[in-house]
Order: sequence, then C-alpha cells, then structure tokens
Amino acid sequence: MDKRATIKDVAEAAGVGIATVSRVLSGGSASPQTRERVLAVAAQLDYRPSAVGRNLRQRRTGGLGLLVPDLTDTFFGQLAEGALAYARSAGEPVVLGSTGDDPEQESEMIGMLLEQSVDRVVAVPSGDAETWQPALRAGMTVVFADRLPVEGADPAGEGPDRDLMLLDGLPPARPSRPLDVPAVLADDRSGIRTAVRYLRGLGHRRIAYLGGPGHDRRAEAFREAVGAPADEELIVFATGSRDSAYAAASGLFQSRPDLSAVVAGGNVLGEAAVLAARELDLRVPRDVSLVMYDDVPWAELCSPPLTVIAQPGRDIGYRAAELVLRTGARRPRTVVLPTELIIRGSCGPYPGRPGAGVRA
Amino acid sequence: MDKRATIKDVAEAAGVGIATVSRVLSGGSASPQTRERVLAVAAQLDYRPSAVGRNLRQRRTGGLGLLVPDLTDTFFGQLAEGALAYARSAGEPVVLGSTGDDPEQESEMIGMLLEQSVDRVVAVPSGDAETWQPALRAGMTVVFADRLPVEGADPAGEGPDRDLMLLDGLPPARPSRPLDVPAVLADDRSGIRTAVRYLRGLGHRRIAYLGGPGHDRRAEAFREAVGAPADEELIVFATGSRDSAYAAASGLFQSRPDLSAVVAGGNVLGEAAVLAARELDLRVPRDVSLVMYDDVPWAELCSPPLTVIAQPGRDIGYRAAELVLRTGARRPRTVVLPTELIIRGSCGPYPGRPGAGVRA
DNA sequence: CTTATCCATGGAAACGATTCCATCATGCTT
DNA sequence: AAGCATGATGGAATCGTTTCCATGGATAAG
Repeated sequence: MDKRATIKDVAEAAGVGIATVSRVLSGGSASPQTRERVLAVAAQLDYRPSAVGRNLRQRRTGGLGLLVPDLTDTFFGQLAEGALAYARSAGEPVVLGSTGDDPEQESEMIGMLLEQSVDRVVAVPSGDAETWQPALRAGMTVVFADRLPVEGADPAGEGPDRDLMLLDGLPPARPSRPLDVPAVLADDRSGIRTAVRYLRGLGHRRIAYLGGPGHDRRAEAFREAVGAPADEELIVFATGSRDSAYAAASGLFQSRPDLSAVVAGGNVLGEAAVLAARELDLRVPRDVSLVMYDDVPWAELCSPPLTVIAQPGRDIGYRAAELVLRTGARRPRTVVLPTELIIRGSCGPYPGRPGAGVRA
Repeated sequence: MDKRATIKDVAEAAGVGIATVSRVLSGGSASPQTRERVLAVAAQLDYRPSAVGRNLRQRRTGGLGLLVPDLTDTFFGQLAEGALAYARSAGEPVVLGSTGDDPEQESEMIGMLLEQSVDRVVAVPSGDAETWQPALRAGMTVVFADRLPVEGADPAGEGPDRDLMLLDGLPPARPSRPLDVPAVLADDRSGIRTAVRYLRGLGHRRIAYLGGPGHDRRAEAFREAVGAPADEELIVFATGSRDSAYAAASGLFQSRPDLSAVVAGGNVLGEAAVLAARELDLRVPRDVSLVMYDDVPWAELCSPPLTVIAQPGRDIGYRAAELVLRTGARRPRTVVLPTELIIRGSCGPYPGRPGAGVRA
C-alpha cells in the first residue's frame, strides 16, 4: 500500500507482458480485448507510469526549468504564472529556481537543472554570456525572458567593437557577442520613448532614470529618448534589492533637486521612488512626476495612482515557455511584445522654477 | 559534445570500474591515488552524475513539490521564496505548481508530482481532505502552509459532530476530520483578535470581515473576536480572483453603509477594499477604517499607508520546506508563527453618526 | 610461516520504463 | 493447399546510477 504499482504489477495482474502494457498505455497497437483488460487493471491498481523510468530510458527529462530573480517582485510573479500556464497546458512539470539576481546562484541553478536532465529552460538571466555558456554547451534549449544577459567583459577581444558602438550613441541592435538564444522581451525602446515624450510634452526637461540590474537596454533607450548627450548624473542604477533601490532613489532626489521627473525602470524601483519622495517631502506629481515600468495591481492604489509603462508579464512568460517547449517549427530569434503607456495621476506639468511653480 | 559524459565514460577514462567511480563520488572508500585520478578525470570530462539514474535506482526522487494558488499574489511569492531558500540550502530541486485556487487543478498537480516521484510536498491547499487523500495514500510527505484544506462535506457521517461544534460558537481546536498532516500557519486567531480589539478601541462597532478562500479559521476568529452572535451580513467572502474580491468589497460597502471598519483577510482583498472604497467615494480612514491581513511592500505606498496584520510569509515557506525536507527527528504536528499588528494610517476613530463625525 | 582481517576493487543486479526483434497465429492470395 | 503478409505479443536490451557480493592482495596477529 505504501509503494506504487509498477508496470510489471499491471502486466502480471492482467496476464500479459510488460511490453504490451507499455504499448497499450502509450497508444501502440493491441487487440481491443487486451487493451480493455490492461486499462481496467491499470485503473484498478491506480497505476501511474513512473516519469523517472521513462526519462531514463528516453535519455531526457521532459519538463521546463524556470529561473527568475525574485518571486517577491510582482512582475516576475506574473511572468512565472504565464510560463506555468503554458507548461500546464503542455502537461510538463516545471522546476523553479530563484536566483536573487546573483550570477553565482544562477550558475548553481543551471548546474542543478543539468543534473536533473532538464534540458529546456526559460530564464530571466542575471549572469553574463559566460554564465550561460555551460548550459548551451550541454545542449540545453534556452529562451531568455524579459531581458538578455548583461554584456560583461568580452571574453575574446571584442573591446574595440563595443567601444565603437557606445561612441555611436545608439544602442546596437544586437549585443556585441550575442548568444545564439531566442528571447521574449518587451519593447523597451518604444515604452521608454513614449514615456519620455509624454513627460517632455508636460514641459519636463530634467528627467531622471532609475534603473535596475540587467536592463541596459532600457537605460540605452532612455539615453536615446532624451537625445543629445544625456546628463549621466540623472541616470542611476540599483541592484535588485529593495534597500538598494531605495538608496538609489533617495540619493538621486537629494543630489539633484533640480530634476522634475523620474522614470523608474521597474516596479521595485517605482516603489522606492514613491517612498523616497515621500520621505523627502516631495509631492507627486506637484514636485516630481513619476512614470514606472510595470503595471502592477497596486499602481492604482497609490495616490495619486501611478502612470505606468505596462508590459505584458504574463504573456512574456507564456510565450517564452511556448517557444522553448514547442519543438519543431522554425523558432523566431526574438519576440518583442508591445508596451503601453497607461496614464493615471502621477505626472503633472513642469512646475517651473522653484517657487514659481503651479503651487497655488 | 552534445551528450553528457556518463559514469561509464569516467570509469573507462580513469581505468577503473564504475563501482569505484560511484564510490569516490559519493564518499565511499577508495585509495587516495585512485580517488585523485577519478576526481581529475571527472572534472576534466565535466562529469555530472545524472539525477535521473540515481533516482531510479534509489526509488525516490529527491526534490520538493511546491503548490501555491497564485504567484501573482505577493504573499504567495514571499512564501515561495522562503521554501526555495530552504530547498536551495538543502540542495534539492523544486517542482512548482500554481493551482489557481482550483481543487481540480490541484488534483492534477498532485498527480503530476506522483508521476515525477516527487514525494515531499509543501502546499497551500485549495481542495478539501478528499483531494489530498490520494497523495497521502501514495505515501507522500505533505506539509500544509498558510492554511488547511477546507472542511467540505464530511466523507463519512461526521455531520452531527460538525453541527454541534458550529452551534458551540467557538471554532474547534482541530477540524472535524483532520488529515494527519503537519502544517505551518500564522496565528490567525491572535492576529484577527488584535486587529478587532484595536478597532473597537477606536470606537468602531460595526466591523466587517472580507474573507478569501480557504481561510475559514480567520472568519471563525473574527466571529469569536467580535463576540456575541456576529452580524453575518458583515461577513462576506470572495473567491481567489481580483474581480471577485472587488465585487465582494463593493457589494459590502453598498449593502451596509452603516459599517465603519473593515478587516480584509488577505492582501488581494485589501487591495479590493481600497479600490472599492475609492470608487464609492469613501475616504480612508475618515469614512471607513481598514485593516489588511498581510504586510506587503505596497501597503506603505497607499495613502494613507495601510495598517496591517503582518504574517511572516517567507518564514512560513521556509519552515514548511524545512519540516518536509528534514527527515528524522520528531516532526511537530503544527507550527504556528506569530502575527503582528502594524499600525499605520488606515484606521481612525469612529466617526459617529453620519454628519456628526470627526469631520472638522 | 600460516591464518585471519581488512580494504580496495570490479562485476553484476536492480530500479521502471520504452522499444527492437523474434515468434506465433491468423487470414489472404495464388 | 501452401506460402506470404499482417498484426498481436512477449522476451530482452537499454538508459545511468547505486549497492551487494566476491575476489585478491596486503598487512597484522598468532
């Protein structure tokens, strides 16, 4: 009663060979009466084929690996739900890892997936290309979601190339040494540009960008959107943690009291910005306007409700899982999903020079 | 290059038997020089033992199953992070399932875990005892987190017993037919009681409770805390979805304009309450006071910041994983973790009769 | 010097499934 | 009627690991 029935038990109870049982269960040929008997016995014994046995024989584990930085971040929660939804519809189990935005942990998780023979992975990468090399070399099918691996020190003298591109001012369409990995991303460029234009239209000129890890593309898009040589002091970065985000936001507000608008590159950053602003007695949007990346449920709860750049977190996860699980068919290199600027109440007109603003 | 090295490859390359390789790698006895050679070869071939092979042989898959209703709910995100953290420290992979608060999906996920031979599970249950019977019968080690299975129709004529207990007014210390499953829970009773006392201290008398699925214990605790026969109209429930939560909150406010305070039994409910209140032009806390279960980061972002009953989501997940993964040692039946009332700004004094309130 | 002990070692079985292949019976064609 | 094709069926190999057991050599004890 404690142990599960095996195929052998079923075979004996039905008076047939194990090969026949296997065939019946996986849709092979068998006579109707045999099939019926086997099915009946299997049901009666509550038999379930062992995925472990099957995986060993077929030399591959079905299933999907899912690596995200932090499930506490609502956006990644949405992304995970999307991936889970597709996996469920495909009947595949999901092995989850949370990396804490730490390349080392990510590396460990990759190792574990390798050991588990999970050879298809959806990841929000924290490490660089080198971190992912082992996975690829081992033949894993990987799809990145939400972002691409950071471009760290180039492994093999690609320096000049990269410098050149930076000098060009525009972000390169493809990273200097792209991994050959498909990705599902939000249209950061368009999202950021729309937000910046919106803010400029309200009269804002000193617009800051508050960035998180792994989203160089957003920062680049911001630089591009503000045009001219950007004021680099207005572009600050935090690591993944809430503390770091708060410190960055607070530091930004204090060091540059002349800024009048902030674009937060993620919901944790946005949260930090709201908190830091309140702490410093900056009113939103009277003193500072705020646009946040990610539309999360609580954005509406803030007062004023936050104007956001919505990206379809759930869809990103869903599409990524679909990409990695659906074998065959030519796989597109990269899928870019649209973003949408949702205007609520956290942006106001430029208040003008201090003291001469709209304050009645 | 496409396929991984097996133990046989290592054995051949090192000129030893596979048994020796296995022994070296799993810490058995071997001569120093053999050990060294094997280790060197293994490293050179980048050999990783296949978990599938091992699991088959040992007739059990290591690893932890994790079943939560919805990763989009920050509380479950925290809980999952906790469980993941412990699993990581134990070196165990985690198989994740999101049930959407649907017993049927939960049942399917249990079946999948069974197939995968994942025999240790942490679950936030959505189904009733019957849903979990198959898992238990199959010998799974299960630990419930955050809540217990709802007590549905009793399978075997326990009706009278249950009725009796309901008539008694107090919730039973143990459910009528408890599964023999340990659990890690927050101290709902104390949390709710503290919140209700706090509200009463502010003068509130008509206090409503907005409950989610699976938390009968909280509702019971609420009934107990308000004492006397509770006004059942002031106790409403929603299913897990945001829409349902909003509908419930909105309906509550509209049908009972005389209420002056609400206890929301979860962060999704709290969110709905804030939204519904705003929509109906009820100001918090002037018109209605609000206490929410769960301390989530955005509680501080609301204005006014939300007074909450904080429960340690991360710890709940961590402890549950520890309980299920740490073999041996007498396992406690149930762990109850403390809650804490965090007073922020969403509760005010009772405004008195309409028009005679504290409005200056 | 002989015998008992101990340890390193490798062969082989086992885990639970899939799948190739041989076997056998049946029905059809010529 | 004989041969051939077809289809159902079971035996056995296989996947990669762990673990039991036998073997053999070396060392210690008598």
